[in-house]
Amino acid sequence: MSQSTDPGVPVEGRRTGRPRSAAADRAILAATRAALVELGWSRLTLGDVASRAGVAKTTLYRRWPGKNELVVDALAELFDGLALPPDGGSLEADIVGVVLRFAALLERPEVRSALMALIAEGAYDAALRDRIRSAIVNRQKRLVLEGRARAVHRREIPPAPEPGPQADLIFDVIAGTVVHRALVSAEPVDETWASALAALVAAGLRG
Amino acid sequence: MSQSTDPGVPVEGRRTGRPRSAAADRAILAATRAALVELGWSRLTLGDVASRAGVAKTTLYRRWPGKNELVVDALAELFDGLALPPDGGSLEADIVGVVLRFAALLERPEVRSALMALIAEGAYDAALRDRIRSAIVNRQKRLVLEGRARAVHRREIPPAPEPGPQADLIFDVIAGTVVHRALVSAEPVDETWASALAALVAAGLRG
Amino acid sequence: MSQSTDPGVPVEGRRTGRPRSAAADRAILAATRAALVELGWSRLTLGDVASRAGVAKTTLYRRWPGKNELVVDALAELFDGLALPPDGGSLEADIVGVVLRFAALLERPEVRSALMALIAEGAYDAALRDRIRSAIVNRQKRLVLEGRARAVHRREIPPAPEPGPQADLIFDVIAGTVVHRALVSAEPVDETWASALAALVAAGLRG
Amino acid sequence: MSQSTDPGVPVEGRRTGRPRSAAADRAILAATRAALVELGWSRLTLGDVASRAGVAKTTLYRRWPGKNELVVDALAELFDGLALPPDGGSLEADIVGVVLRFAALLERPEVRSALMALIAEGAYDAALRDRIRSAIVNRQKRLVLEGRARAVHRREIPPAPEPGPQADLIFDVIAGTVVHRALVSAEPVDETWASALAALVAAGLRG
DNA sequence: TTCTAATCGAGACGGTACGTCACGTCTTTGC
DNA sequence: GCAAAGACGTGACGTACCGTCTCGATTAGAA
Repeated sequence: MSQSTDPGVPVEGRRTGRPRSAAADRAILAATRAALVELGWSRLTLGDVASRAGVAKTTLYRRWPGKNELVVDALAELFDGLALPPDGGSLEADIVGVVLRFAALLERPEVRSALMALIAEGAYDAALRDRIRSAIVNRQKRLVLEGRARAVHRREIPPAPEPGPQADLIFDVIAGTVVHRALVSAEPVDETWASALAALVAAGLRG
Repeated sequence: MSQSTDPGVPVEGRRTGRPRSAAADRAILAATRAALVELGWSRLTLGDVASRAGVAKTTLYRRWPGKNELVVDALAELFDGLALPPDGGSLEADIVGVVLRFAALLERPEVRSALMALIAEGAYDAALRDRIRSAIVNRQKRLVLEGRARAVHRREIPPAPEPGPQADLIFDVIAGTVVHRALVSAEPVDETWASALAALVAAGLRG
Repeated sequence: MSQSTDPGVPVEGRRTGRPRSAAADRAILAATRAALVELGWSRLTLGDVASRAGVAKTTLYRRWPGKNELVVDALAELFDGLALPPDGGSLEADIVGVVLRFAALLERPEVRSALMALIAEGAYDAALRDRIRSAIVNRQKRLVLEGRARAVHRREIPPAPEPGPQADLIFDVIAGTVVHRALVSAEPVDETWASALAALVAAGLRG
Repeated sequence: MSQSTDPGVPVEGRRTGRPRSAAADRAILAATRAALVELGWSRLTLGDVASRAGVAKTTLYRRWPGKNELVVDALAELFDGLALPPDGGSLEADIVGVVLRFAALLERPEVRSALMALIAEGAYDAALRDRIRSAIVNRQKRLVLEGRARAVHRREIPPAPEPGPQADLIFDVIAGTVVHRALVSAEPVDETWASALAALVAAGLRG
């Protein structure tokens, strides 16, 4: 699980006094996701999250520095569940599997509304960018790398030094294209479309 | 042309009364971009934009319903400047040209900070999504179609019914991948990377 | 009738050009009273008055310097109608008559809400105070003086130099008491109450 | 005691949380009076009061619903200081004493500018009228009743059932007349004028 | 009759204050 | 020392009116 307590507060040195409630953490992150679903990123407020979680605002600020970091952790719990689909038997089938899994996550309303907002905030906040990368993005990239390894093992494509620039390109192609389809073009990512994309990517990898 | 007056107010039928100042429009959009560069999306306030533009806040709200729509129009003026590069002699060269031009736009600080935020807002606001599509996105789609037509004319790829699903896919791939590289992965879009992407796309189109 | 065009604009020297519409004056003052009835002083806006009168805001400002002066003139038209009641045959009866007439005016909603507001504004605006005095207050004072003259003529009270301090006192007593009853105590000014007040004032005048 | 916290918020039942600052109450009411003196009623703004008091606008709105109620409480603190003068030895002398004390209050600039405005607002707001009555007006009524009791004790006037309609009338006469003299006629309330009023009222009470 | 100049409606304009909201901090009482 | 509660200073929000201005279109009297 991604660390849900703010790493800025050292666990060391706090020995006496009432310990922090672990239940509060779970309640806060769940309340954050619920509020995202109902309100979307820009209407979400920390006061609202606190009262949904049955927690005082102070408790919330004691654990996270702000809205950005809280939402990163709330989404990270969802991405923790990402796993590579079972081997589809071919490069194309594996790509289709990854694309559909990624799209399913992207189409959850809490993710739709929050993920791009976090990346936007990251444009002016390097620490946030790192937090996003380690908690969310890299978890997806792993799928791409693993799928590629399967294809090499099946001898569909030649082996390549990893992690190398080509793996990054493939990741940008798949993730970027799905995001663009789902959030900008706002059209469904179904099996037909995923197959077309997989064909294009596989051709590129082979050719 | 970017739609800088709020389309909700029909231009037809308003004959009397003091006309809106065209200079104010220009000043407001320029001030918006300047504020984006300095402050980024989340710290940008409409009051600040108004005072930068030497304009009253009410003037601003008379023309745009809010921050989202204002920033769409401010960015749209930048995208209006996009043009297809001269014929590069091959499909790959043309793709590289488009990608580099597009990336140059995406790396301007006002775009970096605002574009993802707009897409995030669009997740819960269909009207905004349409506005983004018509003012910004579709302007680039034209480039893809034209580049494809050149390739067909050069007999590099077979002709296809247009605009069809494949053109849309190519567009999502190129635009999405470049945006993801520039704004999510936050790594440079240089000629090497652009060539790799072009190779992948061209192979997909041919294969 | 109280002058309804702003005296600050000299009538001299304006010979050519389109003359001001007299109908507009009437419509504006009537609209002002109607708005006062509906909204009361503090919610009355000049823009609303203008649109009720079917007139542009400019027309309104061309004739009155502001809300205060406009309302003075609007109320003045009501006070123009004030007349002494027929001779009641005794000092008490005449006082009762004046009190009831004054109270009837004070209880009109447009007057209730606006008269005290104007006096409050007058506390910091000497020109307004004069305008109120000449257009409204003096019209009431005349009734008191005339009633007193009748009583002297009937030999109910001794003659006195006029206008003298006693007349002013009587005026303040009657007007002030009625206003206090109607607007502060917010209780009805009926014939019973008026008779009690008249008895007190008459006793004071005689003794 | 003037009710300086909004009575709509019950003091009962609030045990936890940071308590409201009592110093803020005092600072706000003092700042309100200072702003009234400088600016008068109509130019007084709550933002200005807040910054004079060194307090946030929200603190002000947390305690009072608006300008009207705030000013009532600010004036009420002044009227709290009213006390019956020492026994003057006669009904007339006592009336003169009360009238002069009351007039001295009315001639303070903060009261001059605000009291009539409040009464005007009260014309369309029954709750405000009640607040004015209980916080300001009734405090003076006490003086009238007490002065009357003294006169009865001195056997100057016959005893009467109290509080009865006559006491209310006397109160309306004295308070209304002094207010009208001071704020509408805008002429001084000096000993001469007060004596004349006292004579009239005393004659009315005796006759 | 034509000219001319002030009027008219409409509505945009730069301002100012409004009353509300969310922020992130603080100060209480109670565990 | 943590927790809930809620007041606090701050600053932006979006709205409402203010009083002024710029339009094109009348409208009467003067030339």
